[in-house]
Amino acid sequence: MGHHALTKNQQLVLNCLKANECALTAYDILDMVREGGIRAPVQVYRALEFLVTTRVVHRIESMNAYVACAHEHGNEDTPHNNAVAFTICDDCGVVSEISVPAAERTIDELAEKSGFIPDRTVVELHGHCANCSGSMG
Amino acid sequence: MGHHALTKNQQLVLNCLKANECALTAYDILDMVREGGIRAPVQVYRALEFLVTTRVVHRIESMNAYVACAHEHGNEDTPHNNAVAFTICDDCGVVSEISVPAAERTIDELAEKSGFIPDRTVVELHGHCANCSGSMG
DNA sequence: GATAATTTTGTAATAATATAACATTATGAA
DNA sequence: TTCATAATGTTATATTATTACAAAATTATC
Repeated sequence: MGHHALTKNQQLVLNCLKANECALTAYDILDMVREGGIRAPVQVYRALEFLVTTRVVHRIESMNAYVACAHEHGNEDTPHNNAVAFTICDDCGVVSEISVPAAERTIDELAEKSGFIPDRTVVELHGHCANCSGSMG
Repeated sequence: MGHHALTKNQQLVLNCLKANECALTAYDILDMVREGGIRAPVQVYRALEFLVTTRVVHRIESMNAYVACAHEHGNEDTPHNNAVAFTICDDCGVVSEISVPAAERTIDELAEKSGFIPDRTVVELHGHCANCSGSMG
């Protein structure tokens, strides 16, 4: 195969995240994958490190937690570009990925004016989702 | 006085942060304020909670650490508005505050299109500062 | 294919970050 | 003063993350 398939542990962790709309902490995940054979935190953290590096999973910095990437990552890896933000509902916990390329470029350019070279940009919005705020029907 | 002055512990923690360009963790701070009489983590966390709530200090979510606000907070509290981003040099650790109101408004508006009501927006850029990247003289 | 070298996975322990529960002291109200 | 409230201090513990090393699997070399 062209690139590496996921190991059993990586697949277990990824499946667990895919099954949830909320961000899960490493220990949340651990609880859910014990029956799959994972026994220790470090096994979860190792899987997460790989999945985050390959952009199949995102870390939510403001929660110390993780979500599966909303994009398709089939046999061929097509990692989306960097300009991603997250909305986090502080009522129900649902995390959604939104794409904000223009705004992120604006921010990066502003930082670059002072000579800063951005590498990784974290954008996370806490608030209330449509369901919880009642702004829907 | 018009509003509350800081307590001794709050002042100790704030002074400690003001003396540093880098973000400090609660335990970094604890080490530095022991001689001032603070003995336990919870005392630092309580001071930080107050200082963050009153916007005199910012929490850097991607570092689990804290920096003093770059703006003046004299006798009269003049908390700046929300649209703040941070550049974080992963080489030297220096954290700088930059103002990105337009971009943040753009992001918030994009989120609002899906019915999300933003409350608090985290924007943190990791990378290399002018000094460390050699982009200065 | 056997064997050594390398990498991956597992186990145990512990470090780093954060909060809970409750005792004590200080402050303000009656 | 006396009681009520709030702030501070102490101890213990919960939560998040990593280190160190052992065992097993994989790969390279002979």
